[in-house]
Amino acid sequence: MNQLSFLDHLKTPRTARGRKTQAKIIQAAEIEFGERGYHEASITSITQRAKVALGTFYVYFESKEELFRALVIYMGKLTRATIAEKIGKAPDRITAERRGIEAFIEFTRANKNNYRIIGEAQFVAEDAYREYYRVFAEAYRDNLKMSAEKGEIEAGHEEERAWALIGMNVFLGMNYGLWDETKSASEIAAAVGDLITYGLKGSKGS
Amino acid sequence: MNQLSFLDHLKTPRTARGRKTQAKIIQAAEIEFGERGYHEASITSITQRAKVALGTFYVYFESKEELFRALVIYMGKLTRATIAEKIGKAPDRITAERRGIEAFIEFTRANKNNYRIIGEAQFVAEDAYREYYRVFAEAYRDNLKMSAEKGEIEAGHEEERAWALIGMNVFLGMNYGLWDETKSASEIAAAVGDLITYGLKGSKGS
Amino acid sequence: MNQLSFLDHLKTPRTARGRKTQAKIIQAAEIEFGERGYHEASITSITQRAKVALGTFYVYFESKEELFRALVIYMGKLTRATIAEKIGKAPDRITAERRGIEAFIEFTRANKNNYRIIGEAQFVAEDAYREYYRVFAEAYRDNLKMSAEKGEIEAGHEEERAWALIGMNVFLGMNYGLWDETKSASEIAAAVGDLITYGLKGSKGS
Amino acid sequence: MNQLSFLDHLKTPRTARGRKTQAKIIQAAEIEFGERGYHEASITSITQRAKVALGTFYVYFESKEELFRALVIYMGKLTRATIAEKIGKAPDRITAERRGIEAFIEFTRANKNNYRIIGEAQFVAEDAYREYYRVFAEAYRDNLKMSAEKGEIEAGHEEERAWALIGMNVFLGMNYGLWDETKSASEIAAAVGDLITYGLKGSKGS
DNA sequence: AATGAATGAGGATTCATTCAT
DNA sequence: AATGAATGAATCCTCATTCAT
Repeated sequence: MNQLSFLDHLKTPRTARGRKTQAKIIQAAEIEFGERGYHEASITSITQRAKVALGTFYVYFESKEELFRALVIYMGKLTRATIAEKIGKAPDRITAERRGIEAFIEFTRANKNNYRIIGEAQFVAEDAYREYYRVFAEAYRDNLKMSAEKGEIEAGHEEERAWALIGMNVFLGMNYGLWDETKSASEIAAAVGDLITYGLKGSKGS
Repeated sequence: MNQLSFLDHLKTPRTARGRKTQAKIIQAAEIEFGERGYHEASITSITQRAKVALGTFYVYFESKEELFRALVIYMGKLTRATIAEKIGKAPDRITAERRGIEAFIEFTRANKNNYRIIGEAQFVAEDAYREYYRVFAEAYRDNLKMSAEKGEIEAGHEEERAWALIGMNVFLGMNYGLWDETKSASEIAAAVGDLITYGLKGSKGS
Repeated sequence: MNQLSFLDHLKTPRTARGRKTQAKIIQAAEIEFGERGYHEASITSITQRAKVALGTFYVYFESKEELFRALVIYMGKLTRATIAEKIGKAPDRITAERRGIEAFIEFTRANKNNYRIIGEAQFVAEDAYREYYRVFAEAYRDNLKMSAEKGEIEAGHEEERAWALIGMNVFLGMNYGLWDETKSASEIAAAVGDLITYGLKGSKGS
Repeated sequence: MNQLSFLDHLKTPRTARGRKTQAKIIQAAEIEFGERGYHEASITSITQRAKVALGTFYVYFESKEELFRALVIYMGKLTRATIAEKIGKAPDRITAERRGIEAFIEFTRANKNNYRIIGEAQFVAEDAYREYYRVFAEAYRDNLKMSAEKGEIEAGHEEERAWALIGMNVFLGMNYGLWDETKSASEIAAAVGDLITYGLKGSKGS
């Protein structure tokens, strides 16, 4: 998840000084967008946070929207990477799901700006938002398939299940990551783990 | 779910003509906010859609934001009522869940403006957004508790499960209601019903 | 100083009910203009204070400005009448001046709304403002002439002296009537009485 | 009384071009506020007079009111400086008073916009208005005290006398400076000089 | 590369006044 | 006489973007 991948679609500074300036602006923008939201955020404020002149912004970015888009794409990668790393080599799918939820809630708590930026993308850069979840869902689906092949879980409807499970993660992250921090992430993961594994019927059910 | 409850916090017109005008503006606003989003929406455009003068807007609404908030509150009621009606007297929780998902996807498809308005509320009227989901989650939790008492499902962690299940519904609604309409709502509900009932392990257990 | 003279230039209601309504609006306007100033004052607010419908205003008044003008004229009369009465039959000019200052400060303290309305007239209804002070100055001048004829004071330059003395009164009223109420009106009158009578040189001067 | 002191609370342009632009706006505003009054004045009109774009106004000023306030403060300084210079090293208090009146009337005639701006400040920026006269009154009072110590005038009640004399100046300036220009400033000063020096009783006493 | 001055379209909101009932 | 709904011109202010240096 190096800086380069982040800058893919952006103007490329030719000097070290330029790269540094660009990076300062990006960091400032992440905070500004996260704290104030896309529409309240202003280029003037971003450049002030970055301690550069207003005009400098347009040396490195086409427009406010372009920067926002780049940020969304970057944060998608960051989120997936962080979750993936946390899940790591889970012994099985069930464990992976629990760790995933835990990681998601923790990540949300630690990256509230990230959460807001992704959320707003839905209305500001819809294509980037869809792409963000499309990639997520695809990876999830593939993981489910692999687990099914291993016989760890029942096979079938992997795509729908992927979307359902992503929704679970996101909403648990929203509620317990942003709004209600009284419970630990692992508590939540434990509480919901059973639902994921055995459904509402529970482990003794059937 | 009558008009009156919608107008609770708004100025109450004293004449039939006034009520009609206010209603016209509200309908126009729903379309405008839904199609263009909160920030792109303009009062001028709303009043033009409603075929009233610009100033008329401010006869009935304090501000753009007040109207938006009122719309969010109204839509919360509308959504819950619609889903609840659709679920109706489901014989058991499992059936209720399936019907719920089906209803949610269909409702999203039929009310895309509604979806966008609620979604944007997260960034424009956060308190109204939280309230929207808080009420939802509370009702869901209570339903789960009742079902558990009846022995239909396993007891425990009803709050966490409620949030998880809402997330599932919302994301299935988003993906299959807005982005991918190739499958029918009942297909999706059937596909995911097993997950909800028996978890990833499936009905045959492991 | 009856109501009729106040209403001279206004629409005349035909019924007792009408007269009452008009009076209610006038009273409300006096408070509104006094507290909020001409520009902040709104017809809507005036009619709300008067507990009549917005449209009723225009049954009795041509415009916001007309009402304001009428109020200025009325208050001019009221002020002069009050001061004149207070001065009453002063034994001589010097006593009259002291009583005048005392009365002016007291009147200003008791009628702060009046003060603001007159003051703003300078910029909103300049002609009414000039007329207000023209009448004042003329009366003052005549009084000085009469006193000079009686030998109570030196003759000459009565017009200029009138304006100078009015200015004294107004500024003493402004400072000690509105801004600094720590001293009594009679204290101020006593403090300045010597200046008026004997000038800066004082009574022992030469 | 350089430009800098005027700009104390305002944004300081970093380039010569910026300073020039800001100055153009200030000059245009002085005329606009003076001719049309605070409420009738519009930013659009000010920027048109200054031949700059509308948005340029907000590069240099926070708001319409901030500029107005700055103008009031500046004009206070300007007025005091002008009067003080005119009085110069008057041989004694009595001469100083006459020269002061003359200067005040002439200044009012030559700066009608100034007069209106200060006057309206009473209702638009009351604190700035009070400060304007507070400083004036304090200086006046100190001058009277010094003169009293020198034995030129009677001692006592300097504060009240200061306010009284300011009122005289202002009203003579208003009437003979703005409304009735048939007499010269020195004529007025001469006519009223006796009143200030010896009071209504006149120089021959009674 | 960096700056900061300048732009102007755009939008929310206010409010005196009119009018039909 | 009284009402209150409807109007729309007017105005302040914001801010992404451009440009000359």
